[in-house]
Amino acid sequence: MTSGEGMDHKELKELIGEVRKTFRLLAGMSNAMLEERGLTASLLAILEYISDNGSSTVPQMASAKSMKRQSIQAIVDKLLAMGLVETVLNPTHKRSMLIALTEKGTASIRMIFAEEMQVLGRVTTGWTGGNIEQASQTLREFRLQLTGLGTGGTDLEARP
Amino acid sequence: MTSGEGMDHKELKELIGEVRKTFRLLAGMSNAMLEERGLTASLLAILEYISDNGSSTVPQMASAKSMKRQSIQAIVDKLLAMGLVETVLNPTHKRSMLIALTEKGTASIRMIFAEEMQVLGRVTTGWTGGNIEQASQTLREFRLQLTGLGTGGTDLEARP
DNA sequence: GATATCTTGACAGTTTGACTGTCAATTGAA
DNA sequence: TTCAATTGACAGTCAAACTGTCAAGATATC
Repeated sequence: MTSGEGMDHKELKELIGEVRKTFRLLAGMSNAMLEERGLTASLLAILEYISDNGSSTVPQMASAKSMKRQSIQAIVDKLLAMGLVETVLNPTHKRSMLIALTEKGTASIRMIFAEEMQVLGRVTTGWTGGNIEQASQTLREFRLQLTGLGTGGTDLEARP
Repeated sequence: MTSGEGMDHKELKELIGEVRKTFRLLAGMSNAMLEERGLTASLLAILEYISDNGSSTVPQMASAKSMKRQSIQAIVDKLLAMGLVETVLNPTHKRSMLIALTEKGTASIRMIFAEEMQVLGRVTTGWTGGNIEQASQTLREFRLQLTGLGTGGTDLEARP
């Protein structure tokens, strides 16, 4: 079936297929790793956001991630219960508390990054060739071409 | 690539980031398109599977997609209710019915593919080339390197 | 051919992670 | 000072996966 497919776009469709497969492979591995630590992709996404961008308010993160603040709030509540983040007084806004990493949270995310490094290390040592930079560049260009033609992704998905 | 010591995994991490972003962009666009037609990613995934592999039983598809047959059954039930698939007598098994595309289902998936083609057409005309094949090859190699180091993805995710 | 062991379909319920909607209390700006 | 917008809190919806269970029907083994 699926006859009448444009021959012109064959390469592009294959690239899309590879992106899909790679994403799922990475997501599967990451989820397996996170599960061992009692974390989920969405929890890590927020930890990572704070780690990268510093303490932030819930509405800030919701906006940055194109998600509803209620959804972020639910994630933050879990992280608070786990002791991975804490609320901090916000100097610029009296009602909207900042969410900050605790020491435990910092340690947690550091361990996860370290384990990722290990896996990447195993890949790079066993991999002789591959134009990694070029592939990144191609994907970046591809995204640029697509942007403006439609809406981007919105939710927190499995995090490779 | 330059193997050896200077190689921290920066390039690789960037590639992973690009894969993530690209996947989400594609997923977002696809979901938006599907929504207009009252479909979802998982419904399309099953339609596409049947389109690619021919009429199949629910347990067959569950096995192929590493999902529980109950989950596939739920999706198939929806597709049946929408008139996009129908049950067909299975010559090789008297109890396990085959799920086949109806004419409406075939038309539906064809329309979706056509629309995808349109988008891809807009991309390819506006794009001066880029090493699409090479990027696909790199991703394929990357997946090959990763395979065996962890578990792959299992579920039906948003379909770009 | 009789029996034992999968399969299959059909229900029922749970979980997760996003969503929408609403409300009162603050807050910051006009 | 008044007022619209923001924030936190709470309640409910929804999609898509999951688990568990059962009986009827098929397959395979003897």
